[in-house]
Amino acid sequence: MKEILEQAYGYIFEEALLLEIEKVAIYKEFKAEEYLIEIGDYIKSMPLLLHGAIKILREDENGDELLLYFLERGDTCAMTLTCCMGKSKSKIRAIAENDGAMLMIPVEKMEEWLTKYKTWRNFVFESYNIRLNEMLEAIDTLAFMNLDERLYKYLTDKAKVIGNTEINNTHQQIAYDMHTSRVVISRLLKSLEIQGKIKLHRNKIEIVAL
Amino acid sequence: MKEILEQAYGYIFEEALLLEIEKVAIYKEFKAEEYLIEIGDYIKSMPLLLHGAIKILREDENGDELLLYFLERGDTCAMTLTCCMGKSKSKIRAIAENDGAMLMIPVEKMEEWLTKYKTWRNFVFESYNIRLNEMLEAIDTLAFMNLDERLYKYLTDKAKVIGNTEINNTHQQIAYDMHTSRVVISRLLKSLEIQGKIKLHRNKIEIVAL
DNA sequence: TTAGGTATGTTACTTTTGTTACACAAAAAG
DNA sequence: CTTTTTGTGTAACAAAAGTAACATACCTAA
Repeated sequence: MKEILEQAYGYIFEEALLLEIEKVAIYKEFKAEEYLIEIGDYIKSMPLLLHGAIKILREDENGDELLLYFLERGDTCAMTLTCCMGKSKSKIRAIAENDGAMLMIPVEKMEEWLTKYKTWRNFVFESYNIRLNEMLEAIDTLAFMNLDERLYKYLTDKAKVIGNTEINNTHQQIAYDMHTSRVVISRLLKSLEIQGKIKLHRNKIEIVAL
Repeated sequence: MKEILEQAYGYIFEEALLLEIEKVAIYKEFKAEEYLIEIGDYIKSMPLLLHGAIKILREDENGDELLLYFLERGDTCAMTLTCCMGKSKSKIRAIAENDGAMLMIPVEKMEEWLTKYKTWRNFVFESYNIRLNEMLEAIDTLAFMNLDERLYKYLTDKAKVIGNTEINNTHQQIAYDMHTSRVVISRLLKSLEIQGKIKLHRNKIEIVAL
């Protein structure tokens, strides 16, 4: 664990903090598709992502979903920060995009380190900033882009996160993430294929040029 | 100034912190419609809103606007926090919704107080939380609601913020805030009037029941 | 009082997105 | 090797939102 921690966070945290993390953190592995946080959960520990990717979803009263953004190595979830500090329930759902691992930090430590370590404080604020910017990007996408553009962005973003230009998804799964219907996604994917931007296969979409 | 500060923030900050704020803060009044922050601005001080309301807007590359949320008394702008800490440019525009006043805190103090005062730390995190939740709400609105519902929400939100069920706005101004066209807004307003939810006048919209 | 600017109302039409229904092909299960 | 399930393609239609054009009403300033 020491090595992985060093590898993912060594360049941001000072030695003393790394040692403390090592002492109290719980190492947790997860599998693709695993539900990590459900809406309404109380969160008692804060995750530091070591490897793998996690997708963060929002849901409305009718159970309709919308993908907000992805978390990657070195990320933590600002919603978790929010919930830890404010002791409120999670307003989002987190699902593993692929296999991965993370460290769980108890809430008390999180608060304690804020005064004790400048690098931790910076990390926490930096995380908030990144998350706010991701949210702004999500808003831009919704407000200013058409569905076909949003779809292409979805595909390329996903390709970046999983590090592969081949995306193993059904049209239905994409429709859920984007909060639209399967027919619409099929239609737009077909038109992207005609434009030469992607190639369609069963259960697989290939991005021609990233 | 001491009284206004006491009135707006007395119940959250401890005495010592209030004294420090009083010492370093610059009192600034603003008029309705005044541009307080422009996209691309570097922000060197953090505002604490005393009274009045401020609207926060997002803009895309084409200059199209979208209202994100309103700030009220006791609020601060998380974007400012982001920019102060990260020393990056503002990604949003802030315009005074009506006359008001705020205190400007130098960035250095903001950081210093984080370790010194627990109430300040709580306030800063609480601000982040509120802002993240406002952003989530904005996303919900965009993703899950139709334009007519969004419009009605816009009107009622605005009425709450300005504390008046009469909204002095042209259809064109609303169209800018909601990133759509004047014709569409006129159409939907007319249908809200027929439903008996609002009454239309020149330069003024009256909300029948809040 | 009139001319010009501004705000609103309305029609007709287009584009985008959502919905229903069904055909067909690939994969999985028996 | 059949049957069933799952994933994709497509047509036809409906609803929502965007656009262009113009009429009319109100307000203000000459």
